[in-house]
Amino acid sequence: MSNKHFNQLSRRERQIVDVLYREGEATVAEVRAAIPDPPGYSAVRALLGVLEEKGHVKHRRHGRQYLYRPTVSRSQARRAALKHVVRTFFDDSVEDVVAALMSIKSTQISAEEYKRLSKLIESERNKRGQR
Amino acid sequence: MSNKHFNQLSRRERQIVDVLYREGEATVAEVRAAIPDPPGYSAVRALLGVLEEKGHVKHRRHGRQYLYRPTVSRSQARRAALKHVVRTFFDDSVEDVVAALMSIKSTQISAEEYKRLSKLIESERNKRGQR
DNA sequence: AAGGATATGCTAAAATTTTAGCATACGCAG
DNA sequence: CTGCGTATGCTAAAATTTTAGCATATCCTT
Repeated sequence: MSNKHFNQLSRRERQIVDVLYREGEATVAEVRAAIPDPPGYSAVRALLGVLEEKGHVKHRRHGRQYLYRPTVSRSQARRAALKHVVRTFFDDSVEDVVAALMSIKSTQISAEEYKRLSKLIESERNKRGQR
Repeated sequence: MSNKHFNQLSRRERQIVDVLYREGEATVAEVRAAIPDPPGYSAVRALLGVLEEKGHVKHRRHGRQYLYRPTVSRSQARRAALKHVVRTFFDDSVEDVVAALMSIKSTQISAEEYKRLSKLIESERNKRGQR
């Protein structure tokens, strides 16, 4: 990801790449429907073309449509994105992130999920205990 | 934050705003030192000027220097940023985020911190239990 | 004092991004 | 079949972003 770093993306490029990560892959029309204050169809197409030239996305033909997807895997991109947010806004504090997550998502977390979260922390802690 | 949404920021604008959130506030020279592949001093200055015109940052004089800071509070910005990452890359799954955090930071989390994380989850769960 | 480093005020040009539109093709409904 | 909607191929212009540089001022070191 040396030359595919997300801080290299321009405004529209970033909006588009975000949509592609969220959806997995998308047609021009789908991308257009998902970006804020969208330009015309051909503008979105041209932007996807530019992103492809730069190597950030690639397309495959699906019927008569092109389906675009990011070239960097989602798992890689998410790590990078999360790291960046933790560093920029949370002083690298895991606790602060988790606290913010709880705050943001508090009405949506089920009892089951809390249980799973506890288990996850516990198992990571044990992993560490073994080191 | 209606018109101060981060997906409105251009490439350099975003790089600069990120630095300001990371550092809290900064001079032109500090911003310049912190952004990737920096242009000259006057270019950075001009960008900060543009960001100020757009209302994303403001400055105060500190001796003969200007100190710039973001207009949107860090706590607000971090919530928005985290929400965006969770949605874009983690399908809104808190668990997946926490798992990724653990994975990214595993060698840096102390036993104490694991304890505090557990407590945090537990206390959030109890809060929810009361509802 | 002089010179160099570092700061702002101001302007404009270079570079990049964003946008639209024409031509053509294909699919579908009436 | 026709017409409309939707798709790509291709091009270029409009809009925005990015960059530099001149003039002036201030601070610090020699």
